[in-house]
Amino acid sequence: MTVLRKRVVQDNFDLNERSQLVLRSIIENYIQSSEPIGSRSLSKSLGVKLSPATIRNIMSDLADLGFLIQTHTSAGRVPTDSAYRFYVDSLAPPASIPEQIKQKLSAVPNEHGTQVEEILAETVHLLADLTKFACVVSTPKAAVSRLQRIELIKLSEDRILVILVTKAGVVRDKIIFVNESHSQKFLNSVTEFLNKKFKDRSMQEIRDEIHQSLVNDRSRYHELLAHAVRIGKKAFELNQPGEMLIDGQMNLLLDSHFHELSSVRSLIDAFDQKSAILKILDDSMKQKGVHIFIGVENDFKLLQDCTLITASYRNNQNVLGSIGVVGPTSMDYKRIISMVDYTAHILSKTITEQSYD
Amino acid sequence: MTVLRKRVVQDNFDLNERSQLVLRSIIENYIQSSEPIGSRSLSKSLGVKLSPATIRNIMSDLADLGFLIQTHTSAGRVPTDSAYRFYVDSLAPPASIPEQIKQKLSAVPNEHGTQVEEILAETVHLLADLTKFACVVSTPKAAVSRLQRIELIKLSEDRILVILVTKAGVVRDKIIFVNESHSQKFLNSVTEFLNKKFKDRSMQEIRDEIHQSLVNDRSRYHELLAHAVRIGKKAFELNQPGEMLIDGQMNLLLDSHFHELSSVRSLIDAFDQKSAILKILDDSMKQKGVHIFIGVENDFKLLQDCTLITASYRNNQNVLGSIGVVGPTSMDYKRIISMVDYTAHILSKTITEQSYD
DNA sequence: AATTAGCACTCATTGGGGGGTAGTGCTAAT
DNA sequence: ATTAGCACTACCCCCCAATGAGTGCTAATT
Repeated sequence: MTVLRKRVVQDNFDLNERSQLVLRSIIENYIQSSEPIGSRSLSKSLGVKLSPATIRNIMSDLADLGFLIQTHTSAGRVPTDSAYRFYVDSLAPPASIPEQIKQKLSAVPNEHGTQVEEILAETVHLLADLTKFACVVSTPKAAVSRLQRIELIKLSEDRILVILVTKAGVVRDKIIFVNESHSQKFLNSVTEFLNKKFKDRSMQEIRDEIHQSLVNDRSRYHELLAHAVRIGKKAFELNQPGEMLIDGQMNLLLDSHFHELSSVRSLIDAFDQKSAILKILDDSMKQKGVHIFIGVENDFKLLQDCTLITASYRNNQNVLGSIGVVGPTSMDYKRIISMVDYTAHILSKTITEQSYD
Repeated sequence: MTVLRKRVVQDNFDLNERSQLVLRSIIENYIQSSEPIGSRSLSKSLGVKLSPATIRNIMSDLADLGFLIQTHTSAGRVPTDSAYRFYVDSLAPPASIPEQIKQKLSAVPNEHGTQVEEILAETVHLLADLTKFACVVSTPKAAVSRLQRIELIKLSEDRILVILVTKAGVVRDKIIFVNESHSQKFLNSVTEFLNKKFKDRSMQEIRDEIHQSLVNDRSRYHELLAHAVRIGKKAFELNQPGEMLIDGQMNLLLDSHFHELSSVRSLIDAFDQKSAILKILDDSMKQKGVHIFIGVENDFKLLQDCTLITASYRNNQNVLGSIGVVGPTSMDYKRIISMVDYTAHILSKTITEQSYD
């Protein structure tokens, strides 16, 4: 499992073993309790024997380094975003997923013939349920997916049903409208032509090539091919901007960190702007592994009180999309990271089984 | 616009003009302010000149009739579910929808070729946005929809892609697995057979007939037809239990009526049980017009703090599904009712344009 | 007979004050 | 280097009293 660091922690500090222990302990306690951690209570819960006073000194240093803040003068300390970052990068022990959870995640429908969208919906629902946070997943990008099969079906004089089957097993249908009526027989020959010419090519390539054909080779094609290319152009036009499924938004409301109405409101707004989240998911597809965006590390302002953890899923050939979890910055990182990672793997496996590659 | 009354109000009471005025005024004030209405403030806001004392007497009577309750002894009065029912049945003036809203609702995508699911998604999103409540819509029931076209496409040795196009313009695709490999040519003749035999028939009929064929006529069919029937059986098997789209759940959180965590939680649970809501939508498809379920009138316990308003949408031939709004019992009934009604009409119109009937 | 004014009463809400508590920082002793 | 001790801080909780919006009832008024 590769965990990318989005933002490198400043290097000009020196945390000895003990400070690290204290920091880790504060973070883990805080993740559990959601309440500021004081020196006294920490002294008790800490394995090592250290007096509250000593811990206070250490805490003071950690505060100076920007890892802890106080909500007010006489309150305990709370980890900052940098603290979580350091924790994730250096302190968090790798988590193993309980067998029970693994089983549940593996129970994603994988009978033969399950549609990709269904698999995604089930997966994101399951992950939301297990993490108790909000989960998102982007559907396979049409542009990168490669053609397995195209089919043209005459529905009426001016309507043609286009079926696109991609290598990843995604079936897309849309209806195109044409000016002149074509016989099904003619459409069959167009189908054959398009399949022969474009099978295994990516949608983007296909579109580009058709575009070129229309621009350059207008004269070279005879009548039938001209029709075919024109229909093909419409058929391969990308009408879907890319989609995203969300599940478990409501889970966040039950989380103790989002009890203030203001933060809930910004979350609501965040999920309304699907395109912004989709962009993050798309970006994180570009690099392998688990991506973690903690609080202010999110470029998307409305998510700056949250942590977003994503991982891409793929089939044999291509990275297809990303799945992610949105939760409070004080989430149980090791648990959630490993779950996102594991889910992405299972999802990749399931989808690969559906693929034609 | 037909507005059905789910539960008839008791008839053994006698509300004179003035009592009705007071009740209506209380309800409308409460809908606006979400705060208990007292006799003094009502006396001021009421058009007619009545002293607080008089109003108190009237209020007391209304309370006896079960139309008003107090949250505590010295608080103002709040309308009961029965009051809303009476209001909806007798007091609410018919509302006209502002031209602006009409325009927005009419802006639902209706370009040629838009898929039904997309139309539904856009519509429910728009309605949620305009009402500021949660909205649901059920997708066209597969069982009632009638076949326009079926197509079988060989994807691999054991996979056949089945495309079903219904009269309502809904395209469903699924992949079926077969034991023996069939040539595309063979599939084409099966396609032709199935289309000829079953076009314009409802899915339910088709399934029944195929079932009969398998049971009774086994011997009569020659080899090809036997295959065709077997493939047809799989193709027409209903794998989708019926679906529902939800939008704007989060709107409810911002509503002043759901500020207590407990009621939010029950709403969350309610929306998790899609099947229960879907059942209500399905039931209300059976009768024309707008259906209103106020508070306890909902059989579904988790919705008993809410009002659900539904209306069915249809194409020329069939009632296809229902669209609904879930909000607090103290919603602006005349506004919401007319919006749901109008939306259902627009939706019907849009979908009819996509249909083949 | 219907309406209203007056009055006693109720009860949620608000704001202030005090004790308790969990925390800090600093200093001096170990 | 660690710890004990101590002064200090600020939240939280509880109590209390004042406030105010509301009611129900009764007697006076129209």
